[in-house]
Amino acid sequence: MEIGAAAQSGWPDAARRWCRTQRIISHPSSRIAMRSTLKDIAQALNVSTTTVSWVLSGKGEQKGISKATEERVMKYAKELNYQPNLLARSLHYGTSHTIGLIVPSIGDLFYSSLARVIEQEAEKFGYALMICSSESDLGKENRMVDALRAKQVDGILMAPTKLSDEKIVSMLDDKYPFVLFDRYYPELPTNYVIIDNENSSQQLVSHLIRRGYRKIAIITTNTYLYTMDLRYRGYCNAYAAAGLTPDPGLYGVVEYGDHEVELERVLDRIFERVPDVDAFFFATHIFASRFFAYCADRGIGLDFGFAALHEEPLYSVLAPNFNVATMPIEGMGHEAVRILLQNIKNRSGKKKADAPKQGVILSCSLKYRD
Amino acid sequence: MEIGAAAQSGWPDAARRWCRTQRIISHPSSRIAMRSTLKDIAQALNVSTTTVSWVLSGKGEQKGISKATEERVMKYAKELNYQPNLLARSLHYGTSHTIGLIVPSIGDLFYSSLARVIEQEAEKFGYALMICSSESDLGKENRMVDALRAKQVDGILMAPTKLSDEKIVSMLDDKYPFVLFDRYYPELPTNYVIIDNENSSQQLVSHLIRRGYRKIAIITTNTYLYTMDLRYRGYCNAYAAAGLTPDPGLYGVVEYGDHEVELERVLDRIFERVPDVDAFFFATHIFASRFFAYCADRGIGLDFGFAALHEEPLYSVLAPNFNVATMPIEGMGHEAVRILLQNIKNRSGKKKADAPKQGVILSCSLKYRD
DNA sequence: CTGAAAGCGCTTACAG
DNA sequence: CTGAAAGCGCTTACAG
Repeated sequence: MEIGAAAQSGWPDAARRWCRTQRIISHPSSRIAMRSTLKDIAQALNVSTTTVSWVLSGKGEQKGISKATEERVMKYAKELNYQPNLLARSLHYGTSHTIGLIVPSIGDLFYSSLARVIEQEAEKFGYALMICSSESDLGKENRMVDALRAKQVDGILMAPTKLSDEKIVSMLDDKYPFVLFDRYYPELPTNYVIIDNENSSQQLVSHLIRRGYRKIAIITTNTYLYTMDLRYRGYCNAYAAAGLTPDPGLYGVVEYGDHEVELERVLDRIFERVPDVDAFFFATHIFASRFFAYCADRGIGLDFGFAALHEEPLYSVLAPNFNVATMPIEGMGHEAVRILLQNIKNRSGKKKADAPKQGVILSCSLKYRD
Repeated sequence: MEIGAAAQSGWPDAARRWCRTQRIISHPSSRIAMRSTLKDIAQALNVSTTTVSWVLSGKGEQKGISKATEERVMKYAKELNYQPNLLARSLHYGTSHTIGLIVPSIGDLFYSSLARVIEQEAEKFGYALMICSSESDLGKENRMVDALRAKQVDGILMAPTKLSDEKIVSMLDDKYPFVLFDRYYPELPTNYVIIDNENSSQQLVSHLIRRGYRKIAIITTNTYLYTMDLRYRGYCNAYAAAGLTPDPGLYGVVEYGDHEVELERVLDRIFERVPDVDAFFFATHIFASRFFAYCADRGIGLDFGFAALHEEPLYSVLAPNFNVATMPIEGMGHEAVRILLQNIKNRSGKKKADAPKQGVILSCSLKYRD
């Protein structure tokens, strides 16, 4: 469906303005409208680009440009609505004032909330964001790191898939500024911002135990992630601290692949092996939603104890007793950006020695609703 | 907390590799590690940058570079892990192979899902994404448009706040490629991709009426958005088609500001003015979540008819009778990218005439669960 | 008070 | 078969 000519003809003044503010230049095999450049202004005003550049960057006075020239330039630039080409500027300075963000899945509310915080934080310091979603695909993730670096972003924030450390090592080798968050490589000297996975998990599970639950299932995934391992440890610690041992049948791993189907299988097995399971601990929020759907489908009531790391909007409505360790999203975003910018600054500073790497572990805030 | 020296000392080989692949150059007041350039390779191999550039861009054969030289260059480039500086390339070609995306709120699952689709779609064509979240702030949105253009993105996709059309008009003036989605300016000749707001709304409400509901509240917001207006019209059409008139007390507008508090006030008023309200139509999904929380807080049962444009994961679990018009997220992302890229191509093509603007209206898929 | 020149890292038309 | 040169749009040290 196309808008007819009638709809387009209503903009004579827009068209008129266009003629004033644009120039038609000849370019590789084409004629396209380009925004005006320093050179255009300089030529039109019969001054040098140097002068224009100085005026427009506010160094007019300092460089001793006459008030008259300054005003002519300012006025004309405003008229043209001149905007500097930041690509050219970046090329000169060797810094793009852009940072890259790579998350496993921008469609996940956790990561998109984080992206939101990070964007606001970055904007505060004059940095733009290039966001990439790796969709938990290592190949994609690797390509994204390369693409971001080739596009000369000043640094990268990333929650890695952790399926390989090749790119991480190469960024370390290059002393390229980057900060890992949510997940990290405990054996590599990188900057990172994570949460207190083990402790939060232990607190949650201990709380369930205190409340009298004894058959607490743990639903986890991607066990090669150190993050997940820590959460499992927290679960075990809680049992150990209570002098109890969890039934092995309560351990449910949703293997990578089709989560939806896999989770069902895992839950089926748990209900079969431990029919009197009385509580669920979700090592990651993504399974809680599916769990509710699972129960609704099968007409299973929600009279269990619940706990999870992170929650999404409706959990507590569905299960008012839902205990949760809330991820410090603000804090994570804030810290990650802070550390990255600090590293970027250090890099262009005079320091010869490496800046020491920073690892930040943030606490979740626990909400006991049980 | 900082990682001790011990942790860092484990990377002698990484360090060694670093020496080979990096160069230390002097730069404005600093010494920083830079990636290698064409020039580095050329100098090291005693050939011209021209030669290196041709080899590395695969034009070696065509330009008649000797096999021997070609191999030397290839080998050395690989050794250095040479990556071209895309900023420089962009400056030359006048195209950055990057597109900008501006959404009102990247923390909203609807927009983040859309962002995900758009990113994947863009990547397919070799385009990277710069994502910006305007947080429904016009000033921010305007700054974002300027920043993206200054950074020379090849085009912009945006769901505008619609609080002003200034930037839109200026992009039109400049013949700058952009596509609006989700929201648009019916009076401006822009490209856009939206959904069939009026029809979908009408279908949903008609369905509720067919099911016997007569006092259907509509919860809406930002009524200055044409999108929202259309949804309201759909609601009215449904009533009219059934030969009925809705009680004015059923019309609830959540004014901009603190949604959470505002919604409560609006709901309170509806329940007060129309105590026998029997169904709810949410003109946007964002209110449905809050509605559930509201009812939970007050112990109000969920025995209403429900319908909404778009849904989030747990709605149908909470209210199995939740009727919904599912947004065609894949389609919107796909179409928006397609149109934008087409416009970008047209722009750099030889065409003198404007490409006609494209408006696409996609249908929602209706799920009646009642 | 102002400008010519060199440089950032690429690409490519032109010359040999 | 290969290279010197100009240009993309900026910035800035240097010269006058």
